[in-house]
Amino acid sequence: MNAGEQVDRQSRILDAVLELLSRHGISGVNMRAVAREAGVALGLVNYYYADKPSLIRAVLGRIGESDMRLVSPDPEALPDEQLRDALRRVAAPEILTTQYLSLRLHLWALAQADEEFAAINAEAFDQYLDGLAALIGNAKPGLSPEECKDRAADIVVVQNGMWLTSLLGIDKSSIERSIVRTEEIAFAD
Amino acid sequence: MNAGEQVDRQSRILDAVLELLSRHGISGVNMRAVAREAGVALGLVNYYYADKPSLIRAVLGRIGESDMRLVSPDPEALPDEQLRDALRRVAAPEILTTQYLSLRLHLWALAQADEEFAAINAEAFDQYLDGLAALIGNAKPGLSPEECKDRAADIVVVQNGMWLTSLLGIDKSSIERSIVRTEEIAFAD
DNA sequence: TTAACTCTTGAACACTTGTTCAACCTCGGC
DNA sequence: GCCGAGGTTGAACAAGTGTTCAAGAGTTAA
Repeated sequence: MNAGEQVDRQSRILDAVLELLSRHGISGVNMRAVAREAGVALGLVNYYYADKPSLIRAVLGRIGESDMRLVSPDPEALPDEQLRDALRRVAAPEILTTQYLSLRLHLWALAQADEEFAAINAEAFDQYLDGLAALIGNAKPGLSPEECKDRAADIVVVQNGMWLTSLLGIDKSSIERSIVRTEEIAFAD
Repeated sequence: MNAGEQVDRQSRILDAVLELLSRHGISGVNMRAVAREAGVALGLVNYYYADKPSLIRAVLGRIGESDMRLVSPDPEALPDEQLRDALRRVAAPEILTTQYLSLRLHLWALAQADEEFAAINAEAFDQYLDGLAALIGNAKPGLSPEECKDRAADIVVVQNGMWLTSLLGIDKSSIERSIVRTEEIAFAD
């Protein structure tokens, strides 16, 4: 076997799901297509993931982890910079790709259609909100925890709007103005 | 036939699609489920709509019409009030229902997964943007058309965020603050 | 070499899906 | 009555779906 290129197939199967999900939505994610995209036999998908829900669950877990990295503080930076970085990170080029945003959208839709996935999604969202509120608290020590949470919620509204809107193809300048808006909310006196 | 209740079945089929789409996403929209939900035989769906894409196309058309009503001016009101009404309308209780928002989300996802539906969606979006920019132009005659379009785009970012976020179950107060934010953008000097 | 183990394959199964179609209603005009 | 046209039905078909499983390949240890 070409052991160098051939990373472990279990994780390539998850990659394949991500790719298919972002390109064709959940209807495009079927076991055969996943196997084909991962370059693997049909049976292997069911070998690693007992059934389709388990497969989706595993994908959701992987996404949740990468989301939390968006609001994880860089210990080297000052609180002010940590917050500003986090706010800019959600609009970074590697995030604002069609591939990533499309994936986000299909995940939201999936969560809306299925209770179990909705619960997983809601928990990840809460953690993200807490992470953002904590960054605000550090950067503006004078604010009460409630005020931090409120601001985090307001920021998330705009961020979600940015993600969705840039997917719908609005010009970049409105995205840039929206980032400034999130900073105004965060740093307001 | 119970002619009183029994509105024409063609439109009940579209209702059924809307209901299924908002509840279970596009994977939940299959001809048999549509027929069942509409209280109609399987064959009738294909009688009115040649195939599944035609059915979805018809649904998209119906949604586009109702969207335009959101930014259609009330001729009785002053320009100021027309704009304010339109901005409040997108957060009205009948809009911020799970059923409507969920439908929106699944439509976006659908557009993202299918080129033809994406085109239909993009055109409807452009018309909405133009409608909003026109309302802003009437309310603030001093603004250039470009500035109106920019403000409309910024407002739509926040509105999309509100829709998405209220679907994810954030508290109502952040929605209320976001409405105020759209008004600030619109009426800024 | 043998044995035991995990990994990998694709044929086969039962079920769902979109679409077709012959048959059947229903009702207005003759 | 009869006709014809539009509306309505559900069985039937082909293709696609998730899942199972017997068989094989590859690797390690004895």
